[in-house]
Amino acid sequence: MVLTKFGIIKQFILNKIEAGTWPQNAKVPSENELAEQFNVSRMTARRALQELTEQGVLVRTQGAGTFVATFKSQSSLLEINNIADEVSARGHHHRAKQIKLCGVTVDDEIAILLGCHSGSDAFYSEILHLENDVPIQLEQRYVNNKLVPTYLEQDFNEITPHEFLSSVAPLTEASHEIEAVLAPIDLCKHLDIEMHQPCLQVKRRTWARQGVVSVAILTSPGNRYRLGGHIKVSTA
Amino acid sequence: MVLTKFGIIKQFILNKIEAGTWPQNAKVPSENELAEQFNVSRMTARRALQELTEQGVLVRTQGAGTFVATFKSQSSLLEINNIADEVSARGHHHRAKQIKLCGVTVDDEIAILLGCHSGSDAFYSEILHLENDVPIQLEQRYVNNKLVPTYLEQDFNEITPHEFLSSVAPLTEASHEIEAVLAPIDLCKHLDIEMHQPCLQVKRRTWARQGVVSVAILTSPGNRYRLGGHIKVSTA
DNA sequence: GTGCAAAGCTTGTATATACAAGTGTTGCGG
DNA sequence: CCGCAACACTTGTATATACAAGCTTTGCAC
Repeated sequence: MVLTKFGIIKQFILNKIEAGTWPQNAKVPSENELAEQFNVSRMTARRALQELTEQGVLVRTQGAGTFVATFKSQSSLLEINNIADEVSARGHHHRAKQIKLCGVTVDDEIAILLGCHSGSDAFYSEILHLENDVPIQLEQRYVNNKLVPTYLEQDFNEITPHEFLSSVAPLTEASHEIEAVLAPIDLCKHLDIEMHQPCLQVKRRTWARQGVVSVAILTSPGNRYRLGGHIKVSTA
Repeated sequence: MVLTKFGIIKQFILNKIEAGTWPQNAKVPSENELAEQFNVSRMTARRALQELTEQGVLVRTQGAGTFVATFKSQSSLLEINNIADEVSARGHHHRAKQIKLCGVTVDDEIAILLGCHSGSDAFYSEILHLENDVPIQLEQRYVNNKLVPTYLEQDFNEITPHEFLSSVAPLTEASHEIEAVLAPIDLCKHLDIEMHQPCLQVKRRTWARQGVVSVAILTSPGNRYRLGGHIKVSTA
């Protein structure tokens, strides 16, 4: 048997979630229902649900049932730069100002990160995040135009790219590179910041199951913004 | 039943590992052996081994057996600042220079991080990491003197604090805070770095099962050192 | 209608069993 | 001694079953 039975059930569930048939918080068939549907024992159906729960895709409650997890619950890591939430958690007001939103031709560096060819097309957005109307982060984002064809139709004054992308394609993976840099000209320009101020620059790539969704370059003045994150290694 | 049977077996195994009875790569009793020893079915013993494997504590190979995992395999995250390995991976030579190793009285900030009272004692080490004899990171570390009483007896020119602490107590959790700062005087002092150079400063807390083990403040010039890490959110 | 108990669903734990598949060892034949 | 087949042992998958524990709905008594 090339594929395991519980693997087939897992894939079935993942497909439903990806396709949007089962949105966030939707109820997933019970162990018994899946068992009957796939003609397997309850323990096998259970295993599929169990493993997806461990992976953060589903949430289970004894007595109530199994549900599609909220994206957030998948990992504390992907919240790291969900600025809107972070600012709100501090009791402050978050606002995003869309500076640019257009198509671009990608250069070598971005092509490698996006997993496409240099010179091919992509979407680009530049958004300034403000906390109580004070700028705290410049977000420069390159987006895969094949996976997210409707990106240019959005208004990122209203919804953050992160929120929008999460709703379009469930992110499955992310990688981060963090550097300390001197305030780049873009950021100095957008708010009077002195040139010799240290900044955190995070390059984040996000994947959906279909491939690289976007590459974001997030730059924050070091003395105003702090990147935190509690990283659990073991859940024992 | 206040404790589950598989939970008891998990704890039994974790205790053996913590106590050092079963070192890295040691063979763990087979499912059948555990089942007999604890008077449970094989499936129950299996579950204990299974969950510890998912948590990265054990490694299993069909046909061969179950073994205590190497610390590294627990998480790609905790490697992030295992500088020695990172430098080696680049094919360069890593060297550590022990600058300080002493007992200290902790101030308010460190007390909170270490989970002890301000004014109580702790151990402190200051180590400069060099790549091909070029300094790349200053490591300032406060260590819980109750959990690691032998810290001051080590020679950190030979073994990194991270390696030593890993061997003493298996780390279970870590949190990181990352800031961009201007090169602090300590770092400027230890090698001729200009004062207005941006640096990455990572504050890392590490836990063992008994509590907070140490707090490390890692400072690296932004243009020389890059903190990378591939963070898997879902393993589907 | 309200309150509450019972029933019925759900997930959680545990067991016994069977066979598949991979590893290591043992021992036999050459 | 070497090569290889057979065997023992290990983990992996799958099933059927039983009962415990928690949530939701139903329905009865008041």
